[in-house]
Amino acid sequence: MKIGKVTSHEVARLAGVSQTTVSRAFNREGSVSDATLKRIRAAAEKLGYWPNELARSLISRKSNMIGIVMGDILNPFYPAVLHAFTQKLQTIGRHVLLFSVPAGADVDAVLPQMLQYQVAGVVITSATLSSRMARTIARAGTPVVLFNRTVYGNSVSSVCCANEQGAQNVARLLCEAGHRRFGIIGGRADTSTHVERRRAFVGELERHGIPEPVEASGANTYGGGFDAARRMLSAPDRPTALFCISDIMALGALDAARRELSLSVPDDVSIVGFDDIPAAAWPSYELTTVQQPVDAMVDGAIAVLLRQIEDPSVAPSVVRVPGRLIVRASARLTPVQPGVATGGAQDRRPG
Amino acid sequence: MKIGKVTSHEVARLAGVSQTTVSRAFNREGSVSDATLKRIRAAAEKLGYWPNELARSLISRKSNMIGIVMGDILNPFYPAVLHAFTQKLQTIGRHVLLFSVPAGADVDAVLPQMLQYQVAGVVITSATLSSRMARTIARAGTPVVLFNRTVYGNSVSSVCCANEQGAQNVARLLCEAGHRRFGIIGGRADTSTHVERRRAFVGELERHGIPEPVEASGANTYGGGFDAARRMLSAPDRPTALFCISDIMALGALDAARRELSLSVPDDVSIVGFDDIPAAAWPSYELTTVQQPVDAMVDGAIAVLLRQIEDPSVAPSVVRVPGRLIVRASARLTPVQPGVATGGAQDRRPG
DNA sequence: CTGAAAGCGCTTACAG
DNA sequence: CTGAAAGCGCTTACAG
Repeated sequence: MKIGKVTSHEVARLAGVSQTTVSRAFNREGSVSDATLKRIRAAAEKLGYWPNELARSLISRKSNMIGIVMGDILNPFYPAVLHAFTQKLQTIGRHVLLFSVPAGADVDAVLPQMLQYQVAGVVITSATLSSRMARTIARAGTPVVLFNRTVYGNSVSSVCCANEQGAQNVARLLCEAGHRRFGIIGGRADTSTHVERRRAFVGELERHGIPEPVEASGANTYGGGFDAARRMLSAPDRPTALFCISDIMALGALDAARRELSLSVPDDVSIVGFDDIPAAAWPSYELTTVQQPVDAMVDGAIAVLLRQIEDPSVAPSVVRVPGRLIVRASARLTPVQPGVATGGAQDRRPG
Repeated sequence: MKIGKVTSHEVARLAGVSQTTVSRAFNREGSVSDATLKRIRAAAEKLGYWPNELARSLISRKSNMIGIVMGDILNPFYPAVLHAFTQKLQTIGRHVLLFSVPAGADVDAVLPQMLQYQVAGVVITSATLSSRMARTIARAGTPVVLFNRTVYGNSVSSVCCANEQGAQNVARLLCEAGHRRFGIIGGRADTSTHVERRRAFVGELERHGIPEPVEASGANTYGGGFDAARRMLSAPDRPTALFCISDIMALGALDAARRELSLSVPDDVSIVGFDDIPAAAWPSYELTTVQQPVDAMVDGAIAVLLRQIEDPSVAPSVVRVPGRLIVRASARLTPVQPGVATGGAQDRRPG
């Protein structure tokens, strides 16, 4: 048993061929005779040889690594995203170099590090893109695709859910169900998801002649949603419908309403989220939400990235994948029937 | 503005020094005069130069990449783990090459790929280690640390929570509270976490002279816990206490008990988990659980790995970090007072 | 403090 | 089908 790395030279010696031929055997098998190929394979197997990917990348001037910048892996929406990227990229022979943005820092800090590794392309999730960073990227000539984010002017490729359509749809259904007092719970105001979902929701409310909604922003976390909802729902003329920019905030809002303020959801307040994270489907929540089609979005992002890696001169593409409303039990989406009791809390609660 | 990669030669030309000196400026600044250093920095800045990490790794025969194999990023315990690894490794100038094990495959499939990238070390979470893989690793001479997993014989380094101690503690407290009929809900029987937690729990029950617990296994998921609990709690002589091998299963079990079977937790059944994932603290669950100290475990794993990278001849270390019982509301841990009503369901539920 | 030269482990024209 | 040679972009003795 050999300790340490084996090189193609050692395989060549054992197989009685040149190092060049060994290299060929691992790249275009067709150009090597069957007999030689067999000898090389045997030698490689015996020595435990695998081509050094670093050397391969260096000489061919292209690596198989894709850099992924994760903004917020702690938001339960992202594990599925990362999982999909990792799996799908692996199956096409690419690999993931993972970066996470340090708290307080922005993507600019990690970008040079990615470029040092000569990644073939970069996926950026959940982060705002400074114009300085956009320039750095352009300068390096490394293809980039934003995931679940867009940037002003569409100068960078991106793949997102159709946020505006999804949020508008929610607003319309809530309006048609007779809701008149609304609240919006958002995250960081400088993220495109926040901006787009909020804008579309507010716009649709206006179209229905509804007074301006109450708004609260905070960390895009369970606690952020919880706190915002508690404040918002403690006010005298509290909203009857809350739209949360993300599911994780919606779950916090829902718990604040039910557990902290003893309100019934959806009889006292309707709560709608965005994402469709696993917990949204749990019977303790049954959250009505707009589902982001993770698989389709990841497929789209990979396709865009590969196209740009193949031909860096292609124009950036901005892809929008429609979301789907998942109706569960956290929102009243039909008009209240006059004369019929609203039913509610106790119906839904066991024992 | 330059498009494409800049090399140290171009920086050297612009700064009027040799390529060797440019290299030195980026490695041991001390050995370059201040004036030269300044010129080189300026030239590098102007050209947008960063050392090619691939070339650097190749020539120095060591990369700064750490391979991480994630078994189950969809289990909410792992995002925090991955986040901690990524952040901490980044701050010491190391980077994460992320692999996920394809469904149905085992770690062996991805290991050669990691080794091809010449990773300095490997972290493996949530997977069983075949003896064949252990050999592959030894052969490559790449340091490996198992995270939250151990392997028979301690031939590979590992960092884990003190599973047995944690599980035994839970069993003892439940026994002392007077529970007599127990259920255990586990995941894959071939994972060390399952084996260790289960064994310690059962062992402590025996010590208290308690009849054998009912057991169920399934996927280590919310649904797995839900289904197992539903079956287990529908039986005639149902357990009064359920120990779940992981929080995600415990949440499923809790919802099955409450939402599906209309049982009160903890008055009808006590449910205890293991991990302390974020959702365990949410007011809809208030899960009593054994907390795995993620930060300490990750720190430990990195320390072990770095030591082995520095000196591959050191013996494997097996580190156990104690877990802490987090008492919340899902388990009755005190004896029932005779003559005092158990109170329960309606007390805990908002109006 | 600085530079010329060798070499990490590969791929890829080029020639046979 | 096969091999000798050049070279990817660096680091590191070695010499001055």
